[in-house]
Amino acid sequence: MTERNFYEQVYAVVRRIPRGKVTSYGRVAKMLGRPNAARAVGYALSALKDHRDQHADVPWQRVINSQGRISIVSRETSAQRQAELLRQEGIAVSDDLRINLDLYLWEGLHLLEVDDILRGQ
DNA sequence: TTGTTGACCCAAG
DNA sequence: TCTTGGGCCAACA
Repeated sequence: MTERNFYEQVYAVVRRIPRGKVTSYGRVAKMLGRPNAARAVGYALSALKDHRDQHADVPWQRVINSQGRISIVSRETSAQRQAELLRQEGIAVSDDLRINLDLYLWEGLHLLEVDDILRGQ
């Protein structure tokens, strides 16, 4: 399952995050079988904003860091906008951009399920 | 091939 | 809770 572009693998997993839930970059990386590729996941999502037309269905806002915070730093995509999107889904985001992972964390998929998804697309 | 750059993670202090 | 330092990975020049 490493034949497909890394970007596409990331997007495929992120698309499976249910509404009202969040997960972390590191968790997405683990689902792809690359436990230490968290930075690469962030890189993939940052590239997303440049191709918003093709991947408008990817809920990038549901991916935050492992501390349950939005530490995004970008002129095109502000942390405040991400917080706003999450609140629209019913997720409580505090003023300092914190999210209670005990309530909203999406445990994610197992490796086999991810494999099925990637193969099926 | 090498070096740099991120929307990161984690352990220490 | 916050800051540092080391580690990892993929894209790009």
